[in-house]
Amino acid sequence: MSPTIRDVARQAGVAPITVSRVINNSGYVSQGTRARVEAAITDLRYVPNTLARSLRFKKTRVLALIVTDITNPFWTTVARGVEDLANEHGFNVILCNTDEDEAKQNAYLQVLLQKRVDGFLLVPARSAAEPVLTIQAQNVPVVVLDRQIPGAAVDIVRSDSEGGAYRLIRYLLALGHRRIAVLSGPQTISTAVDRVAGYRRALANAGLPPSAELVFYGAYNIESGHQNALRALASTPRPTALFAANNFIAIGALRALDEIGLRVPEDIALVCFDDVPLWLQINPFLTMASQRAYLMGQRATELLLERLASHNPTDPREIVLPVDIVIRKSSGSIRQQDTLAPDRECLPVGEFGARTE
Amino acid sequence: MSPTIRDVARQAGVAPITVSRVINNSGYVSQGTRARVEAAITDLRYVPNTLARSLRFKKTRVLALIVTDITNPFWTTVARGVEDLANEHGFNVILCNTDEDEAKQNAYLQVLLQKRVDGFLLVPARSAAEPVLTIQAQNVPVVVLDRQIPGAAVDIVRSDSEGGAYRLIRYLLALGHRRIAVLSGPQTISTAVDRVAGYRRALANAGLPPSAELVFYGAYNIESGHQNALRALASTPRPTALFAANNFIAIGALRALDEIGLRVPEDIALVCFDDVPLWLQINPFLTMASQRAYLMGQRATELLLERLASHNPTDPREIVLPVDIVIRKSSGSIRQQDTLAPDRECLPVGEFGARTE
DNA sequence: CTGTTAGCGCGTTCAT
DNA sequence: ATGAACGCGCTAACAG
Repeated sequence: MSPTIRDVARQAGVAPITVSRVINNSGYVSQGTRARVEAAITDLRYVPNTLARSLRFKKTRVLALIVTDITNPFWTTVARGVEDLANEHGFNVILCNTDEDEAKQNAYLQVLLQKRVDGFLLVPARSAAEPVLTIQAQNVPVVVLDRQIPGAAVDIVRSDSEGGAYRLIRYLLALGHRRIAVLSGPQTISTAVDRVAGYRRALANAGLPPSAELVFYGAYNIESGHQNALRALASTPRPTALFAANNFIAIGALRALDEIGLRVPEDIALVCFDDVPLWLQINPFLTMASQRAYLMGQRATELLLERLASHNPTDPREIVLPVDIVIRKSSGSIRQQDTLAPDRECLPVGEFGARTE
Repeated sequence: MSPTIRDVARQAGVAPITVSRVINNSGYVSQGTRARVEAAITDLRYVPNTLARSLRFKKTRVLALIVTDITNPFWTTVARGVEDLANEHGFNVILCNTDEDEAKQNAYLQVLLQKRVDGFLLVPARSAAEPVLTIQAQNVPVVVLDRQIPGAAVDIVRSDSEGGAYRLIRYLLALGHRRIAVLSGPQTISTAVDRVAGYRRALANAGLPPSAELVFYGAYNIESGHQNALRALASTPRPTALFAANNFIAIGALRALDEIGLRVPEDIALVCFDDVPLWLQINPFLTMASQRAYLMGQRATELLLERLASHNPTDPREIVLPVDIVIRKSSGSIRQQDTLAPDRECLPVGEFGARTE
């Protein structure tokens, strides 16, 4: 069907290997033959067959990026970080979406292994070791993003979820809040657990009893945020602040608040984890622990490319990215709500390693 | 490195072809040998090599989907429609993002042709024929999404941009608006031109002079929406309504309005084209011409799969998807703004083929 | 039911 | 400076 290197060779009156040399700029080719070959190539609209190349080289120069939710701009931003760096190094990236569904994830894993991708960048659907082991069993390098994997020796790049949550909650406490509800993600995912841990540490540090804890686990999506927000708001006394464990949960919470008729921050404070897309940063502007999504993609790709380059195995590395506390309107200020203890002083922003916008 | 079909054969004491038959369930294999082969497969952790298969078959069972902005949920929704249907039929999808950049687009085209994908689903960076011709020159089926391509014989699936814009503007006119600004996309893209055309037709039908037209071309992104909104609002007398030609432009416009201190819909009306993600549907709820993104992906994939199945070429087809007018808060109601002519009657919603939410 | 042969398109190795 | 032969991993076509 489509012309092969042989067709080009015939047309140019040379051997196939000569065409190969022209294409790859390898070995010596005289000016004359080179010109004839190039003419034949454009003439026949020849397009080299990567499949055959990869089969020979046992290298595809393709990386697989498996994320859990492609509609979440956090992940598309990560994807850009991955793709930009990978492209610079001559790699293509295949982006796959699992919807946090392990079956889907494992299906993709098989397909991609069969395609002989050179390496994996994986956001595991659950914080479990199997998918990583599956990949490693094929001697294919893999880097895990965002989530901790107990019991797997693997490179990992993630954000400081615990610390980010801790600082966010400490800020709320400084504003005087005493009833803060967490709308968290799935307990099977380390980030959800870590963010709750940070919340707990902040509460404990403030000398609050465990009874003050209001934790609602769920999923990292809008529906869950909506539902858990309603649940949290039904508890008495009503929380004076909500902590959404990711951006979609925050959006669901906003909707719930809108339904109930509670204004942010006048009636209740709302803070969240994750970067919220530009689009939503309209009204109300959210106070949040912002992750460096693009950087996460970049660093993970760096690690993977290193593994690919040097084949002598080094110890697994873990990169924990800092989280920025960004203070905006949605957290309100002290005394904005009547229910807040009026005796608290408002700590300066710098205390929380935060920037204001 | 990784075991081949030959290694499995050796381990099971059979010929390679027998292993192949077991894997593909083709031909006859006795229960006994099948069991031995399967044992060897799991034993060696054998993973078939798709590269070699594809080389033999001259078929990869991979489709390429090239979109212009992966951060726009409109396109991720389309992508889901594509992927779901493709997967059902045993195809994998490679998702590529061009950022409306022709150079990027052409680079992807080359890479994907080299990878020998079986078909293309293309959202062209510009409404130009070259990329389509490039693909067709290789005898690879291609379906164009969203945009019209003058001078190319190609299947296309798009929305009724002209009609959607027309109905949206007619609704604004019925509310009494007379100064309506369009914040459009690039003139090189048919959807931008079509939406302006619909706007013009609505104005003309209402007997308004061409001088009433306020058209601002730009890009399909937030910055452009922001900038053009500021420009539009600076014209005198100030428009009483803005029509954003896509969702990101609407978001930029919202930001501009927020900066200036204009409220929607109290001070000014805002309507837009494209579906706006769930997330943004918080406040203000936007009145819009909503496209059927998922369906667009599905239908385009259907056309492509048909081409793939039957190789006798049929005439190019064009599918124009209907656009839903969804009326919500952001358009306000008649007389809400003092500047509106108070003598217009408010046409019933049904008149516009609209639904209210 | 199972095996042998041959070739998909390309590039390395070794000649010329 | 150019070419012939071989093999990457897999399977269709044809034996047996």
